[in-house]
Amino acid sequence: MKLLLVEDEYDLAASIKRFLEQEKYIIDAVLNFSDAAEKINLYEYDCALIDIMLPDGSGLDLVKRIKNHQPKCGIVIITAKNTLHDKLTGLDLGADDYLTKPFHLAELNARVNSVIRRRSFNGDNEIILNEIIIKTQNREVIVHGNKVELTRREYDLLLFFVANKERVLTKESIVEHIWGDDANAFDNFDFVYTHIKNLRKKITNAGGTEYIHSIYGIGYKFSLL
Amino acid sequence: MKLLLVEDEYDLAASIKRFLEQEKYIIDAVLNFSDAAEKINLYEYDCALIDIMLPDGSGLDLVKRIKNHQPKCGIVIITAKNTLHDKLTGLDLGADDYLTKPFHLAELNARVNSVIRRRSFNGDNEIILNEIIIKTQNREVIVHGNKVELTRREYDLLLFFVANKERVLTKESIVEHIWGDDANAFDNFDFVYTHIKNLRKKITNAGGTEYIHSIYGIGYKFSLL
DNA sequence: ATACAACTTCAGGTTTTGTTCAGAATTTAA
DNA sequence: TTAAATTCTGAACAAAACCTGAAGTTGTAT
Repeated sequence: MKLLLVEDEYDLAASIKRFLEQEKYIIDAVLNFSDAAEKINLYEYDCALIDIMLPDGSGLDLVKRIKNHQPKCGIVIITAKNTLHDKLTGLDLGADDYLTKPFHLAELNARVNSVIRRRSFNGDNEIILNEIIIKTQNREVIVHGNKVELTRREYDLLLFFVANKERVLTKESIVEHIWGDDANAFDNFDFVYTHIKNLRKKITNAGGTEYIHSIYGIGYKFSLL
Repeated sequence: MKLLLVEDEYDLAASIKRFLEQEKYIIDAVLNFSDAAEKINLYEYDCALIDIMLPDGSGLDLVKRIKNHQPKCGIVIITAKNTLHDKLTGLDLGADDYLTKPFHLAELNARVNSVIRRRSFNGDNEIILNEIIIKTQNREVIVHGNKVELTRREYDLLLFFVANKERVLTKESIVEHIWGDDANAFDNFDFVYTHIKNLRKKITNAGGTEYIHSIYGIGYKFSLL
């Protein structure tokens, strides 16, 4: 799961980033409006955490922009002001939740979790694709009635595939989304082979057919057809 | 897809080149203004990555030159300065995006992808030519309703032909564009015959007519007429 | 501190694609 | 019409990409 954090207080941003990374989220953190706008153009996020008061613009405009560009992306507003007006404006624009400073990191985490749970895959927390059922609220995957135990990487892989089904994904874009900035640390992406292999095996062992197709020289495609 | 990289820091240039080559791009890398100007005169690029501060001139002049000579070429500016002024000047001159050092290679890659996506084929991700449909987002080619499985080289060939339809392309320019600098390693370009042959066969087998015309002594022309 | 699970690396084997090559077919020019 | 140049073709070989199981590392929970 990939999040965008827009927060101009550097120390706060850093500690949020650290905390949520511990919670296994991939975080892109930016300190201002323009960098945030750029990120929104370039990447897809599962949820955005946005401070309303930014040095070079209003977070509310970012909310609008995200709603337009990435309807699937959840939004949590962070604000120092406690006025009813601001909250309502934010929620009117399509934010899913809000949080007033100061807050506990654990609380932020809980909000993010619940927003993602509510939002992902149009509010459904159960994705059904042929014989595969994914219960996103507890990361449970059931194939042909058999529960499949997936590791974090395998589950993330499956979810990324499902979110982009019928589309060809390059190894690079997969790594980009699941491993985030850490991707640069690897000198090759061969390890993806292993995760793909393990995920495939678990699905077929549970009675599923082969959904993950290799596209030689390019990447993979998750297809139900 | 062929890119021009103009960056005077040798190590940075080398690592950018390595990374983008992994991403299946063909890169011509030069370290200064004059070499860049030469390349621009000689070859066509899909996108140029230009450092503004060069030892022997300003990257901004390169931007102008590219805009004049190769309107189809996308441009991403790289700059150490973080001033609004520089960015704006670059964008005013026709650059498509900018990036301030230091940056992550994955981010540069994302910019390049999005610039190329925006530029080529006016943002359409589906190209339709008579009975041929090319879905660029998943590299799928459909001829007469039949899906055609193309290898990487065949697909690149087709796309290059389509981007230059009704125009005569020499074998040299084809190799130049698809194989880039590696082309020098070959002692002849005969291998292109084989790829052309295979591509033709796959298209006609799927029910397409012969679009790729040989121009004896010159090269090929992809024509719908 | 230890044990266990998950992650990554690695070496090999398999499959697919890319390149070379030689001979046949075609085009051009004398 | 014939010779030279160019292009086409299929088959053989080389290279690249992918898959796999196992070994080594890291991380986590007890």
